[in-house]
Amino acid sequence: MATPSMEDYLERIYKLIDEKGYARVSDIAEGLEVHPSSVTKMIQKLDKDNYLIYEKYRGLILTPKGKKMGKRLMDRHELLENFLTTIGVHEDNIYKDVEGIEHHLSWDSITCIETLLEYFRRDPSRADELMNVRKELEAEN
Amino acid sequence: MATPSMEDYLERIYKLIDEKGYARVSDIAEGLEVHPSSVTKMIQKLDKDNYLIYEKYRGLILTPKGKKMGKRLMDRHELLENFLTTIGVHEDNIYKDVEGIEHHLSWDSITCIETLLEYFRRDPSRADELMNVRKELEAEN
DNA sequence: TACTTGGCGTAGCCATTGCTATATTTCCCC
DNA sequence: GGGGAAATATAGCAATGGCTACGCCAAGTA
Ligand SMILES: [Mn+2]
Ligand SMILES: [Mn+2]
Ligand SMILES: [Mn+2]
Ligand SMILES: [Mn+2]
Repeated sequence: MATPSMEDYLERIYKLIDEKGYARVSDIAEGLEVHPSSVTKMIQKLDKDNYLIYEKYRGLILTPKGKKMGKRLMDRHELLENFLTTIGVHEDNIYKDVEGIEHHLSWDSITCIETLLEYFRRDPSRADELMNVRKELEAEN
Repeated sequence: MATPSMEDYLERIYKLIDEKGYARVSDIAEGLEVHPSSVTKMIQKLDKDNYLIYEKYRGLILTPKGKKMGKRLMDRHELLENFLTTIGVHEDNIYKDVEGIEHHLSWDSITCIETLLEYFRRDPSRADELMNVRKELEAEN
């Protein structure tokens, strides 16, 4: 089982490869706001656990296991960002909150949040009504 | 700033005192599924950080700071359980998921989830419609 | 081809939070 | 009041995941 930190690295690596074609230690470090030495250490662990194949100083590629997991993690992250956006959380808080909670939700919960999002997508007036509730609650104080 | 673990202990202690009038090491340990020695250690840290006043072998009381925080933590936990219940997450998953995510949501997000819950409470047919979306999505597979 | 330099790797440290093993205290019962 | 069990405390270890300091590699330039 992957730890939260391992998930963060895998997600980042998947995204970098997806967008730029490769994932370098320094890019991973910058994205996760950690030092390069921390990245090296974690990459070695992810290699040991067969999420990727790593060649010192040269580069890395994701194994099928790593690709599958990486994609799931990226999708999960995006779903949760959409969710928080939909219920009206301020932009500035979204990324940090998602970074934290994404590792702690069962796939059951993820599916239910997906459904909730679809519920609001199918009829945009529902989101309007939600914002009305918000305004009423704010007016009470 | 309290760590996730510190929050778990504080929440538990607050709840025990709220329900039984006192919080003993063994009760805290049982509730959090950790060993008593871990509880002793954490209580000493919470004392040092002025969340509670601890007398070895005798007992503890929450400071005003600890009470205020404890109540907020308990309320937050309950809110999140209600939220997952409302969107249809299976009972068996709720406690564990909440235990994980509760420490990683900004108060902005918490407020928005509160609003969402109020939205569903005000018109129960909304929850019915959510369940209809769920059934439709399930039928697609 | 040799030097330089930026990127990367390693070693060793620290904080956190759990554990086990063992010591100490308290409390209850005789 | 004393003995023993249950509760609690302490010591020391381990895993995780950061960090700093420093050493190494290799791509590019002179
Ligand atoms: Mn994350
Ligand atoms: Mn993420
Ligand atoms: Mn928790
Ligand atoms: Mn909780």
